[in-house]
Amino acid sequence: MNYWLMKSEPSAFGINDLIDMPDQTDHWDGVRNYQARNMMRDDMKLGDQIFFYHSNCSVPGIVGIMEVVKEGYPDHTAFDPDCTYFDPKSDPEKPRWIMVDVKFVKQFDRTITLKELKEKPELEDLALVRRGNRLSIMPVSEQQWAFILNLV
DNA sequence: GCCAACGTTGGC
DNA sequence: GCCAACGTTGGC
Repeated sequence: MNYWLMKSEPSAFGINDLIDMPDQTDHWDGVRNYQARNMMRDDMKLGDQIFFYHSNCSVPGIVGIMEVVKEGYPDHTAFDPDCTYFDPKSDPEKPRWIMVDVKFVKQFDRTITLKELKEKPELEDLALVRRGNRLSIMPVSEQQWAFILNLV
């Protein structure tokens, strides 16, 4: 099993929005970065566990867990001219962008803040806390996963 | 609102 | 293929 962290701005789609979805499941659309896409396309497998991270907000941090319930498939929002995520260069015959479906697993009692994560020597290799990292999807090692869970 | 870091675009 | 310009991310 693999572990991941995915960022979302709570003003656009926060963990409570996922909880409110039918079956507490949604597709993770709108990823327009090749590295992140490749991870969804090639490495995310059914049952993989994902930290839900709130970015670009007053208290950035990890707020809960979700899991992969459908592996990579074409992101249809790229084909819709009325959608913010429209990409005219993504051909429906040869889709450029990929998404996965995720399901809510749990919400933490508190936010594990970015500040806190940055203070832990055990997490210095976590992509999230490395300088200038802007990836919206990143792998988390089994050790990092367990360590972070212990902080809750 | 500011700005550093990064990815993408496009001229050459 | 290089690289400057530009747009975006996201913490602060």
